[in-house]
Amino acid sequence: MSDILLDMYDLLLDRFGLQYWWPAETEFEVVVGAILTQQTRWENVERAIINLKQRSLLSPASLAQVERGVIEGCIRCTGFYRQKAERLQLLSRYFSENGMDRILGKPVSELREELLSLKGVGPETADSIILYAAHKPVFVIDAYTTRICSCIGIDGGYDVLQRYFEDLLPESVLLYQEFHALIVMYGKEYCARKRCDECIILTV
DNA sequence: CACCAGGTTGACC
DNA sequence: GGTCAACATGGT
Repeated sequence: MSDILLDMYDLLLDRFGLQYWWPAETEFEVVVGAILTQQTRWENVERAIINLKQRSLLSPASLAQVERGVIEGCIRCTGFYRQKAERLQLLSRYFSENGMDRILGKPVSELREELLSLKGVGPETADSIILYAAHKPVFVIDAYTTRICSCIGIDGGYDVLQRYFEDLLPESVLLYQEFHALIVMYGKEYCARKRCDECIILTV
C-alpha cells in the first residue's frame, strides 16, 4: 500500500516509456519554456521558442534589453502573451543582473524563495525550473497530478501533495523528472475531456 | 460553437 | 485564510 506511488510509476513507465524531459538546449530555455507553458499546449511553446531563437533572443541579456513588442510578437501563439512578455523580461533582467548559474546554484530552499518572488513564477513554475534547469530534487505538482491524486483518494493543495510525493519516493532528480513527465503524458491522454472512465491508474 | 491547455495574480469576501 | 475572474491564442 505504501508503494502505491512506485506502482503507479511502474505502470506509467511501462505504458509510455522514458520521457527525458525537459526538451531544451540550455537551462535558460527551460526557464523560458516554464513561463510560456503556463496554461498552454507545449506545441505552441515550441513555436514561440523557435521564434525567439531565430532572433537570437534566448539569453537573459538579450531578452532583458530587447523591445517588449518584439517578445510579444514571438510568443503570441502561447496566449497571455502580454503578461508573459513582461514577466519574461523581468525574469531575464533578474537573471542577467545576478548571474543565472549563480542563482541556479543556490540551495533549494533559497532558490525556491527567490524564484517565487518573481512576478509570474508560482509554485509549479518555480519547481519546474528547480527540477529541470537547476537539476535539484523537488517534485513538481501540476493540475493532472492534483486530479489523479483526487481520483485515488489523496486530497490536498500544492504543498500537501508535494510533501506526499517527496516523503514516499526516494529522493532522485531523474525519478522526479520522469514521474512528473509521465503524469503529464498520462493526463493528456486520459484525464482531459472527461475520459476518466478509461482511467488505468485506478487499477493500481 | 463550447471547452481546454505542462498557472499566476490581484481583488474581494 | 479561501475563492474567482482575468489573462489570450490555438486545437479539438
